Amino acid sequence: MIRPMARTNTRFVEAYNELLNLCDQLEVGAYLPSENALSAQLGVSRTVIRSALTRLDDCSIIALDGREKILRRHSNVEDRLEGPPVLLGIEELESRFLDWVLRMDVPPGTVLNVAQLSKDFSVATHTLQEFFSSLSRFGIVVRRPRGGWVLLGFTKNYAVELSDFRTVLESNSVRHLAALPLDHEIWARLDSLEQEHLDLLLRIDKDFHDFSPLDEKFHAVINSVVVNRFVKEFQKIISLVFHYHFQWNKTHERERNEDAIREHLALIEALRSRDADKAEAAARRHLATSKQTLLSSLETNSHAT
Amino acid sequence: MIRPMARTNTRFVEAYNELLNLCDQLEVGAYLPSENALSAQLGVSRTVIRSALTRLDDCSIIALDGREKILRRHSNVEDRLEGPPVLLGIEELESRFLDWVLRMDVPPGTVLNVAQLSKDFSVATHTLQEFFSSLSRFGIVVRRPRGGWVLLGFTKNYAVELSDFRTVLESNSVRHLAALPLDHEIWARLDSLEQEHLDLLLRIDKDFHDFSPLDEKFHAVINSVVVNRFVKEFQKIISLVFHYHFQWNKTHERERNEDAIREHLALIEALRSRDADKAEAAARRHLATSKQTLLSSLETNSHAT
DNA sequence: CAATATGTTTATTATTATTAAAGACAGACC
DNA sequence: GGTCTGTCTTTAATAATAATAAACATATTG
Repeated sequence: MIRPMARTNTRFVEAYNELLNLCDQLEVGAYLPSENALSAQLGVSRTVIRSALTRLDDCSIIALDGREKILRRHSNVEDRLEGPPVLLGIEELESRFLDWVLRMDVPPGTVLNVAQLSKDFSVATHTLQEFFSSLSRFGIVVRRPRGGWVLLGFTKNYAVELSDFRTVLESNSVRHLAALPLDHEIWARLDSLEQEHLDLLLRIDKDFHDFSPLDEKFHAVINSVVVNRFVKEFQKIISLVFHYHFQWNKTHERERNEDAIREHLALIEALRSRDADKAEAAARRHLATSKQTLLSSLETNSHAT
Repeated sequence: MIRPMARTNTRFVEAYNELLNLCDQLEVGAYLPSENALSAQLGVSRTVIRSALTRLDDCSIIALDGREKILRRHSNVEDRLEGPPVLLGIEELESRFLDWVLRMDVPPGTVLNVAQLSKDFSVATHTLQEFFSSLSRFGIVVRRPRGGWVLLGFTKNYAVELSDFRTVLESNSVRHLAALPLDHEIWARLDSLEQEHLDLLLRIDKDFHDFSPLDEKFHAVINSVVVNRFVKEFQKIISLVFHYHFQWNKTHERERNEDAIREHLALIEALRSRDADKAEAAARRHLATSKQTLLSSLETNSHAT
């Protein structure tokens, strides 16, 4: 008789199985630690421990009487409990959802069916609702007047505005970076990045696919000099959108990547000069190229409006 | 016998009352329009119309038989239905919540009790959850590992990073603005803004309170030249935080506001020169002052860490 | 009697179940 | 053929519920 469970009892199941492990390490007849000790050890509340102990008693694994908890027998395979299917959290959902939108070319204007999607992504419906609510801050989805959600991005306009915004943020990072003292650790990191770029350039004909992760790393390093939670939050979305598209835009991929590498190298060079204007100019050149690539990748996938 | 209602039947109640109005305008014995026509007219689904018609029939207001809907009598006061209490939507919640945090000086680290707060703000619990989820994008709240939410901002660090971010965005706007052609409508708007500033300066001794809305308007106009959804989204938060604090920081308010007006005027002047560097410098000077004011207003309210 | 244990109660959240509403489809009617 | 109604399916908003955490009270032990 399985009753519907409002909240999943994952914590109970895990704690129970963990307690079995603990019991198996003791001799039959031994005393178990106090409830407080157990709850601290397993990192769950005393309530969970007490439920688990009660069940251990019911299954005659321990003899529970007040504060006496005497081990009566070791566990066997059947004593183990099976938990409910694990649902994904909101963090994993983010990349899976954006990946779905971009990979499947879900057109702007699509009505997002929460009931259906929650099954597809194996998350609770309300997790999706909360997720959409947070995505709406980036204008990727909007709430419909009387319930439901509509996918807005990624249109051409969205790409343009995202690119522009990225340019504003990254120009700022570059200017900051150029002003850092020579003994700052960033310079060593740039040296090693430069080497990685040069290495890849030598084997670009066959390894041009390796550029995407390097690009991500490069921009992450540049932006790391600005410690700002808003910049960081946006970087996540920017990174996802750009790299997803670059990954699937196969036209002239080798040339594009080679050009980008040379732009990266030019930017590193400009940064070393520690001339903010020169560095910013180099950054803007590269970001403009990036923007064009993003736009062309949207156009080949045709539904951009 | 009132049964619990999962979803509120506000739409039904409103449609029903609206139908009563409609009936009262007809003569007894007249035919009502088709269900489709009624649903189009009232802007609700046919399902709602049908429920309402059925009830009208039950109350002997109409005689419903297939597509015949004959009016039998006019309505009286008792026929009117009373809807369930109206809950606020997520849009109204935003300013109310931020206002509560800032006005009550809710300290960073406070655990946000969804059950309690949903009563206080008269919204559904899940509305609050979705709202917090969207706020988490701005780092104002964070989700706790196993459920619940914690208020993070507004710490001193938050203020610093928000100010810096604002400076980045607004410097960009200012550079854009300085590059606009002379026949662009923005110049006329700046002229009128300048006049408003000059006017206020004359009566600053008694009307220094009028500066806050003018400040908001000023920055909104400056930023309006950049058409970018991300910039717009942030402007909302920035505007709320800054203006709320300025409103409550009473130390040297007259001097602060007078200084700010002069900085605004200097910025307008610099913009008119259409020299991007000069304009940006003026903007940064003003934003730096603004940042200091925000920080000092946090310090006087003491719990900033 | 102080410290620590368990027993009991309360509060809060995550998730399910339920209802209102929207929309689709098919047959009836003019 | 077009419009109308009857029926059914799908979806999202909300209330109800089980799991958990945490607070409080009482008992036990050294």
